Amino acid sequence: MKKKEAILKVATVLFANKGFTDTSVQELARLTGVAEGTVFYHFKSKEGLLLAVLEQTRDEIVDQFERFFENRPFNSGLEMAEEVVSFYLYLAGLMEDKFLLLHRHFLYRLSESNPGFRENLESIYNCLVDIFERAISMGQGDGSISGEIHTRKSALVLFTMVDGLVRFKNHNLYDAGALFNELMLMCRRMLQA
Amino acid sequence: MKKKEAILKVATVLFANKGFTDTSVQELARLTGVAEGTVFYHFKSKEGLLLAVLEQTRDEIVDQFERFFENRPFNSGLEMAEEVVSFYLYLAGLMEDKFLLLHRHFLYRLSESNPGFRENLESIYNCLVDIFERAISMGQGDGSISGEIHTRKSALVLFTMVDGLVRFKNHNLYDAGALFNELMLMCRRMLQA
DNA sequence: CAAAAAACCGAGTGTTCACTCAGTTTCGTT
DNA sequence: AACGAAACTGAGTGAACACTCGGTTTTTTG
Repeated sequence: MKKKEAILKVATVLFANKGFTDTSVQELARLTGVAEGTVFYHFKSKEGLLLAVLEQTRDEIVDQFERFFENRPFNSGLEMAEEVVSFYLYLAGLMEDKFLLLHRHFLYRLSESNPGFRENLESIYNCLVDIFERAISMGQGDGSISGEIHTRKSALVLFTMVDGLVRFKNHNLYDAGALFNELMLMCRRMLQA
Repeated sequence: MKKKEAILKVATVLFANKGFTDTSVQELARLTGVAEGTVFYHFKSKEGLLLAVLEQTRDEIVDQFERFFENRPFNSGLEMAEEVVSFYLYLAGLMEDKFLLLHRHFLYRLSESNPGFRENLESIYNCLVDIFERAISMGQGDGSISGEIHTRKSALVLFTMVDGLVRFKNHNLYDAGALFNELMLMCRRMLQA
């Protein structure tokens, strides 16, 4: 089971950085140090391998988020919202390849023909947006976040903003770090009661 | 010159929706109704064709934005900022393929080896962010937008947010239309003095 | 209208690709 | 040690690919 994990690991990097079609199984095998046939012994096809990568990505992201936010004390919903934003950016740096993968179009194209992809992507996004929503909901309860905003929709907008910044960082368009303080300020202004 | 334009048009759709590698010149020629050799008569390579598509996209987007905002009267900078956001979303719907293309990773990968791609992408983003910045700057002058925010950085954050929403729409993750009002509210709250 | 130039054509070429398969090695169990 | 199962191998295969090129048609021009 050692080689299977190694294949998954290298495949994640290659799929995220080169794309699906531009990653050849031959190159993947060479970089992993296994024979080409080994890849097809463990995964039924290249697409099956990508699905396995996505499943592992979902497990890891969902796990990280749930562990970070369960049984955690926050002084207010607004503070929690800020920590969620912060943690999302932190995680996107820590798991750069996996977040890059999630921003690649081929996953969403494959979603249309292979429900496995759709299910995993939905799992991830639901988990993330739910946590944003929980923070806003809590803040509206304790009065730290304005009641004039729509809970779910503003969670989506907030998520969109943070995720957009991650995309710009991944595309080397501009430095996300330099925008961190401004982003936090904007979040606070958006949500504050 | 009729066929050259036809090739560019079809190539835009294919590159945006299928990606660079997954678009074959054979298929492109068939859909355009020309011979494969004709594509290479007009463009020196597949990559050259993509660059031509990007150049046309830049011309069109920059032109649209500049024409929309030159000599236009706004009651306040805040109102202008709202109109910029609105117009960006409108244009992203009108030129769906071109905005989808701009969100595809292969452009940014090619940017690293071919400066032509980098230059065109920078032109587009500079043009867009500049207009956001102009609105904020104006608002800070007339008092409709808070002076506590950093002009350029908040323009980037604002752009990131709107562009992120377009990405979610293009990936069929959730309906951007349903979030429009919430997005505008959030923008106002972010910027308001 | 004739000659030159530009546009267009599609069969041909060499390469790369995902995937198969018949055979070999490694591992777990008794 | 013996044996069956699981893991692994890499040469082989047919399909698809970007691009070329010698030749044909269409357009421009003097």
